[in-house]
Amino acid sequence: MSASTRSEWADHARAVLDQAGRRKGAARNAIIDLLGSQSCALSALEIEDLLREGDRRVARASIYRILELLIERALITRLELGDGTARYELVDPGGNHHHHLLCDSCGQLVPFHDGDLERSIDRLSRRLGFLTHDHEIVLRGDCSACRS
Amino acid sequence: MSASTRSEWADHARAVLDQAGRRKGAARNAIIDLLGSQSCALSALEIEDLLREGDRRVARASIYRILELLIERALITRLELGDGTARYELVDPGGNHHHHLLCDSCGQLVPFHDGDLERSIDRLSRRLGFLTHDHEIVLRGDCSACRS
DNA sequence: GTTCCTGCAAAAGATTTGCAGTGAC
DNA sequence: GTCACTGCAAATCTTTTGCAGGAAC
Repeated sequence: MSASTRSEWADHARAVLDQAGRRKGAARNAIIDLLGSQSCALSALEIEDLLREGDRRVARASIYRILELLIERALITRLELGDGTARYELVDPGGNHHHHLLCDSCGQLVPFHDGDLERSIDRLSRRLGFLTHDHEIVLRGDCSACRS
Repeated sequence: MSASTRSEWADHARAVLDQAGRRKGAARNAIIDLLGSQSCALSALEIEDLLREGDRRVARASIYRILELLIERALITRLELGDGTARYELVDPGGNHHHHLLCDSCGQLVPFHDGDLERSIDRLSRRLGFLTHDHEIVLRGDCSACRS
Protein backbone atom coordinates (compact mmCIF):
# COMPACT_ATOMS: atom_id res chain seq x y z
CA MET A 1 0.00 0.00 0.00
CA SER A 2 1.38 3.43 -0.89
CA ALA A 3 1.93 6.17 1.68
CA SER A 4 -0.96 8.20 0.30
CA THR A 5 -3.28 5.22 0.42
CA ARG A 6 -2.29 4.71 4.02
CA SER A 7 -3.11 8.27 5.00
CA GLU A 8 -6.42 7.85 3.19
CA TRP A 9 -7.01 4.76 5.24
CA ALA A 10 -7.25 6.76 8.45
CA ASP A 11 -9.96 8.96 6.94
CA HIS A 12 -11.73 5.93 5.59
CA ALA A 13 -11.60 4.23 8.97
CA ARG A 14 -13.00 7.26 10.73
CA ALA A 15 -15.77 7.55 8.15
CA VAL A 16 -16.74 3.89 8.54
CA LEU A 17 -16.91 4.18 12.31
CA ASP A 18 -18.78 7.46 12.06
CA GLN A 19 -21.43 5.86 9.86
CA ALA A 20 -21.71 3.04 12.34
CA GLY A 21 -22.74 5.66 14.89
CA ARG A 22 -19.66 5.42 17.07
CA ARG A 23 -18.49 8.44 19.01
CA LYS A 24 -15.08 9.91 18.37
CA GLY A 25 -12.83 8.84 21.17
CA ALA A 26 -9.38 10.26 21.69
CA ALA A 27 -7.70 6.92 22.27
CA ARG A 28 -9.28 5.51 19.14
CA ASN A 29 -8.11 8.48 17.12
CA ALA A 30 -4.57 8.07 18.33
CA ILE A 31 -4.55 4.42 17.36
CA ILE A 32 -6.03 5.08 13.95
CA ASP A 33 -3.41 7.76 13.32
CA LEU A 34 -0.63 5.44 14.40
CA LEU A 35 -1.83 2.53 12.28
CA GLY A 36 -2.36 4.85 9.34
CA SER A 37 1.27 5.96 9.51
CA GLN A 38 2.63 2.43 9.64
CA SER A 39 3.55 0.33 6.64
CA CYS A 40 4.06 -2.81 8.64
CA ALA A 41 2.07 -5.04 10.98
CA LEU A 42 2.25 -4.15 14.68
CA SER A 43 1.47 -6.12 17.81
CA ALA A 44 -0.80 -4.68 20.49
CA LEU A 45 2.19 -4.17 22.75
CA GLU A 46 4.18 -2.45 20.04
CA ILE A 47 1.25 -0.13 19.55
CA GLU A 48 1.25 0.60 23.27
CA ASP A 49 4.98 1.38 23.21
CA LEU A 50 4.82 3.55 20.12
CA LEU A 51 1.95 5.53 21.55
CA ARG A 52 3.80 6.02 24.81
CA GLU A 53 6.89 7.19 22.95
CA GLY A 54 4.69 9.74 21.23
CA ASP A 55 3.51 10.89 24.65
CA ARG A 56 0.06 9.55 24.00
CA ARG A 57 -0.53 6.88 26.56
CA VAL A 58 -3.47 4.57 25.91
CA ALA A 59 -4.54 1.84 28.31
CA ARG A 60 -3.75 -1.64 27.14
CA ALA A 61 -7.34 -2.77 27.52
CA SER A 62 -8.46 0.09 25.31
CA ILE A 63 -5.92 -0.88 22.67
CA TYR A 64 -7.31 -4.38 22.50
CA ARG A 65 -10.89 -3.14 22.45
CA ILE A 66 -10.18 -0.67 19.68
CA LEU A 67 -8.33 -3.25 17.63
CA GLU A 68 -11.30 -5.59 18.03
CA LEU A 69 -13.62 -2.88 16.78
CA LEU A 70 -11.42 -2.19 13.76
CA ILE A 71 -11.32 -5.90 12.96
CA GLU A 72 -15.13 -6.17 13.16
CA ARG A 73 -15.43 -3.41 10.59
CA ALA A 74 -12.78 -5.07 8.43
CA LEU A 75 -10.52 -2.04 8.72
CA ILE A 76 -7.59 -4.10 9.93
CA THR A 77 -6.68 -7.79 9.98
CA ARG A 78 -5.16 -9.81 12.71
CA LEU A 79 -2.29 -12.07 11.79
CA GLU A 80 -0.22 -14.53 13.72
CA LEU A 81 3.27 -15.27 12.56
CA GLY A 82 4.18 -18.03 14.93
CA ASP A 83 5.75 -16.21 17.84
CA GLY A 84 2.63 -16.32 19.96
CA THR A 85 1.66 -12.70 19.60
CA ALA A 86 -0.92 -11.34 17.22
CA ARG A 87 -0.13 -8.54 14.82
CA TYR A 88 -2.52 -6.07 13.28
CA GLU A 89 -2.34 -4.56 9.87
CA LEU A 90 -4.29 -2.14 7.68
CA VAL A 91 -6.79 -3.45 5.20
CA ASP A 92 -6.59 -1.45 1.99
CA PRO A 93 -10.06 0.01 1.25
CA GLY A 94 -9.27 -0.65 -2.42
CA GLY A 95 -9.25 -4.37 -1.75
CA ASN A 96 -5.55 -5.00 -2.39
CA HIS A 97 -3.85 -7.21 0.07
CA HIS A 98 -0.49 -8.83 0.56
CA HIS A 99 1.20 -11.62 2.45
CA HIS A 100 4.39 -11.98 4.44
CA LEU A 101 7.90 -13.29 4.31
CA LEU A 102 9.51 -13.73 7.69
CA CYS A 103 13.30 -13.99 7.72
CA ASP A 104 14.50 -16.59 10.22
CA SER A 105 17.88 -14.90 10.54
CA CYS A 106 17.11 -11.21 10.93
CA GLY A 107 13.44 -11.41 11.87
CA GLN A 108 12.52 -8.92 9.19
CA LEU A 109 8.93 -9.01 8.02
CA VAL A 110 8.62 -8.38 4.29
CA PRO A 111 5.26 -7.88 2.59
CA PHE A 112 4.74 -9.21 -0.90
CA HIS A 113 1.99 -9.58 -3.44
CA ASP A 114 1.72 -12.27 -6.08
CA GLY A 115 -1.16 -12.48 -8.52
CA ASP A 116 -0.19 -15.98 -9.51
CA LEU A 117 -0.57 -17.15 -5.95
CA GLU A 118 -3.92 -15.40 -5.57
CA ARG A 119 -5.21 -17.12 -8.69
CA SER A 120 -4.06 -20.49 -7.36
CA ILE A 121 -6.02 -19.86 -4.21
CA ASP A 122 -9.15 -18.90 -6.14
CA ARG A 123 -8.96 -22.06 -8.21
CA LEU A 124 -8.35 -24.13 -5.12
CA SER A 125 -11.32 -22.67 -3.25
CA ARG A 126 -13.57 -23.51 -6.18
CA ARG A 127 -12.18 -27.00 -6.41
CA LEU A 128 -12.85 -27.66 -2.74
CA GLY A 129 -16.29 -26.04 -2.67
CA PHE A 130 -15.08 -23.69 0.01
CA LEU A 131 -16.22 -20.07 0.13
CA THR A 132 -13.05 -18.29 1.15
CA HIS A 133 -13.52 -15.01 2.98
CA ASP A 134 -9.93 -14.55 3.89
CA HIS A 135 -6.58 -16.24 3.57
CA GLU A 136 -3.18 -15.89 5.07
CA ILE A 137 0.18 -16.96 3.71
CA VAL A 138 3.46 -16.82 5.58
CA LEU A 139 6.78 -17.87 4.09
CA ARG A 140 9.64 -18.48 6.47
CA GLY A 141 13.25 -18.69 5.41
CA ASP A 142 16.27 -16.51 4.73
CA CYS A 143 15.90 -13.19 2.97
CA SER A 144 18.26 -12.20 0.17
CA ALA A 145 20.28 -9.94 2.49
CA CYS A 146 20.88 -12.70 5.04
CA ARG A 147 21.81 -15.28 2.41
CA SER A 148 24.89 -13.36 1.32
CA MET B 1 -0.61 -38.46 5.36
CA SER B 2 -1.85 -42.06 5.37
CA ALA B 3 -2.44 -44.04 8.55
CA SER B 4 0.54 -46.26 7.87
CA THR B 5 2.78 -43.27 7.26
CA ARG B 6 1.63 -41.85 10.55
CA SER B 7 2.47 -44.97 12.49
CA GLU B 8 5.86 -44.94 10.78
CA TRP B 9 6.27 -41.40 11.93
CA ALA B 10 6.40 -42.47 15.57
CA ASP B 11 9.22 -44.89 14.83
CA HIS B 12 10.99 -42.27 12.79
CA ALA B 13 10.66 -39.73 15.58
CA ARG B 14 12.04 -42.14 18.15
CA ALA B 15 14.94 -43.01 15.86
CA VAL B 16 15.81 -39.37 15.31
CA LEU B 17 15.80 -38.63 19.03
CA ASP B 18 17.76 -41.78 19.74
CA GLN B 19 20.47 -40.75 17.31
CA ALA B 20 20.57 -37.37 18.98
CA GLY B 21 21.52 -39.18 22.17
CA ARG B 22 18.32 -38.49 24.08
CA ARG B 23 17.12 -40.89 26.71
CA LYS B 24 13.78 -42.60 26.32
CA GLY B 25 11.34 -40.90 28.62
CA ALA B 26 7.89 -42.27 29.32
CA ALA B 27 6.11 -38.95 28.92
CA ARG B 28 7.82 -38.36 25.61
CA ASN B 29 6.83 -41.81 24.40
CA ALA B 30 3.22 -41.20 25.30
CA ILE B 31 3.19 -37.94 23.39
CA ILE B 32 4.87 -39.44 20.35
CA ASP B 33 2.34 -42.26 20.34
CA LEU B 34 -0.54 -39.85 20.64
CA LEU B 35 0.71 -37.56 17.89
CA GLY B 36 1.42 -40.56 15.68
CA SER B 37 -2.18 -41.70 16.00
CA GLN B 38 -3.63 -38.32 15.13
CA SER B 39 -4.47 -37.10 11.64
CA CYS B 40 -5.13 -33.56 12.70
CA ALA B 41 -3.30 -30.74 14.45
CA LEU B 42 -3.64 -30.63 18.23
CA SER B 43 -3.06 -27.87 20.74
CA ALA B 44 -0.90 -28.48 23.80
CA LEU B 45 -3.98 -28.47 26.01
CA GLU B 46 -5.82 -30.89 23.76
CA ILE B 47 -2.82 -33.18 24.02
CA GLU B 48 -2.99 -32.91 27.80
CA ASP B 49 -6.70 -33.80 27.77
CA LEU B 50 -6.34 -36.70 25.37
CA LEU B 51 -3.51 -38.15 27.41
CA ARG B 52 -5.50 -37.83 30.59
CA GLU B 53 -8.47 -39.55 28.96
CA GLY B 54 -6.11 -42.37 28.08
CA ASP B 55 -5.09 -42.56 31.74
CA ARG B 56 -1.64 -41.34 30.92
CA ARG B 57 -1.26 -38.04 32.69
CA VAL B 58 1.65 -35.87 31.58
CA ALA B 59 2.52 -32.58 33.24
CA ARG B 60 1.73 -29.55 31.14
CA ALA B 61 5.27 -28.24 31.38
CA SER B 62 6.58 -31.55 30.07
CA ILE B 63 4.17 -31.40 27.17
CA TYR B 64 5.50 -28.01 26.13
CA ARG B 65 9.11 -29.11 26.60
CA ILE B 66 8.59 -32.25 24.55
CA LEU B 67 6.81 -30.36 21.80
CA GLU B 68 9.69 -27.91 21.70
CA LEU B 69 12.13 -30.77 21.32
CA LEU B 70 10.12 -32.30 18.49
CA ILE B 71 9.98 -28.94 16.73
CA GLU B 72 13.75 -28.49 17.02
CA ARG B 73 14.25 -31.80 15.29
CA ALA B 74 11.66 -30.88 12.65
CA LEU B 75 9.46 -33.82 13.64
CA ILE B 76 6.42 -31.61 14.11
CA THR B 77 5.44 -28.08 13.12
CA ARG B 78 3.76 -25.45 15.16
CA LEU B 79 0.89 -23.60 13.53
CA GLU B 80 -1.30 -20.76 14.66
CA LEU B 81 -4.74 -20.45 13.20
CA GLY B 82 -5.81 -17.17 14.70
CA ASP B 83 -7.47 -18.23 17.93
CA GLY B 84 -4.46 -17.46 20.06
CA THR B 85 -3.43 -21.03 20.72
CA ALA B 86 -0.73 -22.90 18.90
CA ARG B 87 -1.36 -26.27 17.32
CA TYR B 88 1.15 -28.98 16.61
CA GLU B 89 1.17 -31.35 13.71
CA LEU B 90 3.27 -34.18 12.34
CA VAL B 91 5.87 -33.51 9.70
CA ASP B 92 5.83 -36.31 7.16
CA PRO B 93 9.36 -37.80 6.95
CA GLY B 94 8.69 -38.18 3.21
CA GLY B 95 8.46 -34.44 2.80
CA ASN B 96 4.78 -34.22 1.95
CA HIS B 97 2.87 -31.49 3.65
CA HIS B 98 -0.51 -29.86 3.57
CA HIS B 99 -2.29 -26.67 4.52
CA HIS B 100 -5.54 -25.80 6.26
CA LEU B 101 -9.05 -24.61 5.67
CA LEU B 102 -10.76 -23.29 8.75
CA CYS B 103 -14.56 -23.04 8.60
CA ASP B 104 -15.83 -19.86 10.26
CA SER B 105 -19.21 -21.45 10.93
CA CYS B 106 -18.46 -24.87 12.35
CA GLY B 107 -14.82 -24.40 13.30
CA GLN B 108 -13.80 -27.51 11.44
CA LEU B 109 -10.17 -27.73 10.40
CA VAL B 110 -9.75 -29.35 7.00
CA PRO B 111 -6.34 -30.26 5.62
CA PHE B 112 -5.73 -29.96 1.91
CA HIS B 113 -2.92 -30.27 -0.57
CA ASP B 114 -2.59 -28.42 -3.84
CA GLY B 115 0.34 -28.89 -6.17
CA ASP B 116 -0.59 -25.81 -8.12
CA LEU B 117 -0.32 -23.69 -5.00
CA GLU B 118 3.01 -25.24 -4.08
CA ARG B 119 4.39 -24.46 -7.52
CA SER B 120 3.23 -20.85 -7.21
CA ILE B 121 5.10 -20.58 -3.94
CA ASP B 122 8.28 -22.04 -5.44
CA ARG B 123 8.15 -19.58 -8.33
CA LEU B 124 7.48 -16.74 -5.95
CA SER B 125 10.40 -17.61 -3.67
CA ARG B 126 12.71 -17.62 -6.65
CA ARG B 127 11.36 -14.32 -7.89
CA LEU B 128 11.94 -12.67 -4.51
CA GLY B 129 15.37 -14.19 -3.90
CA PHE B 130 14.08 -15.74 -0.71
CA LEU B 131 15.20 -19.18 0.44
CA THR B 132 11.99 -20.62 1.83
CA HIS B 133 12.40 -23.27 4.51
CA ASP B 134 8.77 -23.44 5.40
CA HIS B 135 5.44 -21.91 4.55
CA GLU B 136 2.00 -21.82 5.98
CA ILE B 137 -1.33 -21.20 4.28
CA VAL B 138 -4.65 -20.83 6.04
CA LEU B 139 -7.93 -20.28 4.22
CA ARG B 140 -10.84 -19.04 6.27
CA GLY B 141 -14.43 -19.17 5.09
CA ASP B 142 -17.43 -21.44 4.94
CA CYS B 143 -17.02 -25.11 4.20
CA SER B 144 -19.29 -26.86 1.71
CA ALA B 145 -21.36 -28.43 4.50
CA CYS B 146 -22.05 -25.08 6.16
CA ARG B 147 -22.89 -23.34 2.91
CA SER B 148 -25.92 -25.51 2.27
C1' DG C 1 -28.78 13.21 30.56
C1' DT C 2 -27.80 9.12 28.23
C1' DT C 3 -24.76 6.11 26.35
C1' DC C 4 -20.34 5.26 24.58
C1' DC C 5 -15.45 5.41 25.51
C1' DT C 6 -11.55 4.94 28.41
C1' DG C 7 -8.49 3.72 32.22
C1' DC C 8 -7.38 0.92 35.97
C1' DA C 9 -7.18 -3.32 38.17
C1' DA C 10 -8.07 -7.93 38.28
C1' DA C 11 -8.85 -12.24 35.90
C1' DA C 12 -8.13 -15.63 32.49
C1' DG C 13 -5.59 -18.41 29.27
C1' DA C 14 -1.32 -20.06 27.23
C1' DT C 15 3.36 -20.81 27.75
C1' DT C 16 7.89 -20.77 30.22
C1' DT C 17 11.05 -21.36 34.04
C1' DG C 18 13.08 -23.07 38.57
C1' DC C 19 13.80 -26.67 41.28
C1' DA C 20 13.79 -31.11 43.28
C1' DG C 21 12.90 -36.01 42.68
C1' DT C 22 12.92 -40.01 39.52
C1' DG C 23 14.57 -42.84 35.99
C1' DA C 24 17.56 -44.20 31.89
C1' DC C 25 21.97 -45.69 30.74
C1' DG D 1 26.61 -42.44 39.67
C1' DT D 2 25.62 -39.10 36.30
C1' DC D 3 22.82 -36.45 33.70
C1' DA D 4 18.57 -36.35 31.13
C1' DC D 5 13.63 -36.39 31.92
C1' DT D 6 9.56 -35.35 34.48
C1' DG D 7 6.27 -33.23 37.67
C1' DC D 8 4.83 -29.57 40.44
C1' DA D 9 4.45 -24.87 41.48
C1' DA D 10 5.29 -20.36 40.48
C1' DA D 11 6.24 -16.86 37.21
C1' DT D 12 5.62 -14.58 32.80
C1' DC D 13 3.31 -12.89 28.89
C1' DT D 14 -0.66 -11.83 26.13
C1' DT D 15 -5.34 -10.96 26.01
C1' DT D 16 -10.01 -10.35 28.16
C1' DT D 17 -13.36 -8.69 31.48
C1' DG D 18 -15.62 -5.82 35.25
C1' DC D 19 -16.37 -1.67 36.89
C1' DA D 20 -16.37 3.27 37.70
C1' DG D 21 -15.28 7.84 36.08
C1' DG D 22 -15.20 10.89 32.07
C1' DA D 23 -16.35 12.44 27.45
C1' DA D 24 -19.26 12.81 23.15
C1' DC D 25 -23.55 14.03 21.48
